[in-house]
Amino acid sequence: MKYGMKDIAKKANVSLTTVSLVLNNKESRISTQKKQEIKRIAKEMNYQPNSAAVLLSKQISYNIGLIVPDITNPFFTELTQFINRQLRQNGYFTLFVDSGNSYLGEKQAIENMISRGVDGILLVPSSEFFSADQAEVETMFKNAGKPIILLNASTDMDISYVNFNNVEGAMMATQELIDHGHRNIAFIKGKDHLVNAQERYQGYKKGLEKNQLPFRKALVFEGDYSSNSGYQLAPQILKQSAITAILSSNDLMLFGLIKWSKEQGVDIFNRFSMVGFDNTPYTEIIEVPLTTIDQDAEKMSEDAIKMLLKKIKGKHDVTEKIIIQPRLIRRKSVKFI
Amino acid sequence: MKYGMKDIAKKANVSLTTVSLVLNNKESRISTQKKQEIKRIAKEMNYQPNSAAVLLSKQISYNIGLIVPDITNPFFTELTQFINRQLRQNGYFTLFVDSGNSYLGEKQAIENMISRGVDGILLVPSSEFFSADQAEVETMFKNAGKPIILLNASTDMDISYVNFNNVEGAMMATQELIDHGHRNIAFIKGKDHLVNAQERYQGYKKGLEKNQLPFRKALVFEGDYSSNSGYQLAPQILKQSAITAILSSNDLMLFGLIKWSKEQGVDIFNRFSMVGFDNTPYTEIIEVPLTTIDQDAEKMSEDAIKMLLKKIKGKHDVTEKIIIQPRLIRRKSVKFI
DNA sequence: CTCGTTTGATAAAGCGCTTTATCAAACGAT
DNA sequence: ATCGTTTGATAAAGCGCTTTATCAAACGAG
Repeated sequence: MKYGMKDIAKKANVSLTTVSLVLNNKESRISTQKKQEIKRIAKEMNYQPNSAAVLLSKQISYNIGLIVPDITNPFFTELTQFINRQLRQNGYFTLFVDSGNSYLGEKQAIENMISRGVDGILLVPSSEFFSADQAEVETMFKNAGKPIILLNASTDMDISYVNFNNVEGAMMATQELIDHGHRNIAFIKGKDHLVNAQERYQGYKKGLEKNQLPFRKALVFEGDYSSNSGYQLAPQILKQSAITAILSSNDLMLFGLIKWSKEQGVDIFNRFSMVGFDNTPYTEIIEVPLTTIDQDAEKMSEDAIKMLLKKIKGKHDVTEKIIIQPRLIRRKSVKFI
Repeated sequence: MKYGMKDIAKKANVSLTTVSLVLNNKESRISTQKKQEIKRIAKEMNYQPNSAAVLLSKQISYNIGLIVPDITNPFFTELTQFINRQLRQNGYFTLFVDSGNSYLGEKQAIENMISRGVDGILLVPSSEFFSADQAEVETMFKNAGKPIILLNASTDMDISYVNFNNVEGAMMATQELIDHGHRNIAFIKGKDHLVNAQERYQGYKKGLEKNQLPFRKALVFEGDYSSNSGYQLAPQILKQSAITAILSSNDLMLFGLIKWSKEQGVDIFNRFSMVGFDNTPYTEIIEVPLTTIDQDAEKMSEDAIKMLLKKIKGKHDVTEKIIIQPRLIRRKSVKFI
């Protein structure tokens, strides 16, 4: 029922070695006849190599670990799908972990994955990741002994990553709002330890500055990227009557805001122009489709995988840093004032 | 940097065997002193067992395969998150594959996972799964040699599963619409090979029947559970002016319908009462929150995991079938006629 | 005809861990 | 003092595959 190389060898009247050599296309010095015979038998028996044994002797598992903070966040969902698909196209399998947005979860996941023999790890770091002790993180990465690269994050540490140009994205969004006559633009930021959140915040400020508009602390609100945090923030934002537009660090928080408004019966789309971040699916189906900054998840996963496989295969061990340019998707949520 | 048992043995001046025995809490006949010493050293060296070696000798990997048709479908996303979390709480890891909603993808995933030594597989079958040759499926499951159970699907085959009571769910939804005075209720069904789709269709019919309402073929439309198929169906549905309510086999197709209406400028919420299926997140944030049938993904994953682990651990090899009761979530999309 | 070389195939060691059978020493009972 | 037991620890085989060193036979050149 479950056949191994030994069974094939027996059936073909050759040695174990020969079978292994043939199935791995390793030695040319075996008669073509036997080669074909062996391959035929292997197919016939539906032979599947025992990966544990292969891993043990070759130290290659063709497994890649993927860690995301929260699979439920549509941006990560999409990213996961791309990564899974592209990895499979390259002959790799995905060992998946949702870290629950915690550094502990990430740490355990990494250790576990390494012990399970993954060939490399793609890590989409949680917001806690960057508040962890930097030295500890670096030793953890070194000790892993396998390449680990960061997605959707930047760092000064000696670690490769691919990230979006967040300040550029936030600037574009801010500009769009300003171009429509808005002057009192609220900003919903994420937590500071998330570098991406900082960068978007910075982009917002830069956007104002570029247009000689004053930056006012009172117009910035802090959430944690969850829909729920947007929900919590809603009353405070609504209270400030000067605000005519909102730029949010991601779509999700805007969703929370919309939900709250719906419950309270306030017509939020009429009151504010809004732009989000991430081009989440569903931003198309809400009451008025959301203008948003698109982060090309497919490109990110392509670049990241290419980078990782290069590290795995070659001894190409320089640390690389790739920045992807975001783009503005204009829909209906931005109006002239 | 990367230590193995041999290193521990050397440092503790004992044999490899002793170390293994101690770290697995296998033999009581070793002095407590040495036990503590060995454990201390192991911790100190941050010893992580090489899973490939463990798997090879114990034939247990603590890996569970999870296959879903499309991680992008919010119901599966949520399910995946629960499964991942609960599996980890039980000391297991998730080998994840998005089958791309194809039988081929599922088949390859299963073979691959088995060859990678998973202890069992949780399969959320694609719509193609049930149109595959039944005998082939059954041999594939037998040959796997590891327990495989189905989620979110039922079957007459000799395979364990946990599913929702779809006919009940659809009946409840239909009743809700009827109770609000609707008589011309459109139904958006899924493809017939998906048993769940059939069951929901059946529930819709039963609901009508129970209220002595005529069933009319002209009011049923067929999609494929994707948001896009709802989008495609929209014009046909809108054309039939008699329709006052829509029951959809899932939320997603309703989303597609809503998107189309938005683009065409038709006020769909005013025109129809609607109820969906799945209680997807985001059904709360659309223009008018959707009344929907909730499928408890958390309970499903709990039951499935419990079932699977039982099979893995004990030789508990009867096939079990669990049906979970759905419930109606009343929101704003159903009005009196 | 002999010897170096090529061709075809295999034996054996190793990957890191588990587990069983075995061994040595200490102990207790007669 | 002797022998069966218990206690503490280890040697060795095995898991399924890869890979290197080795071997035997056939071949070709001088």
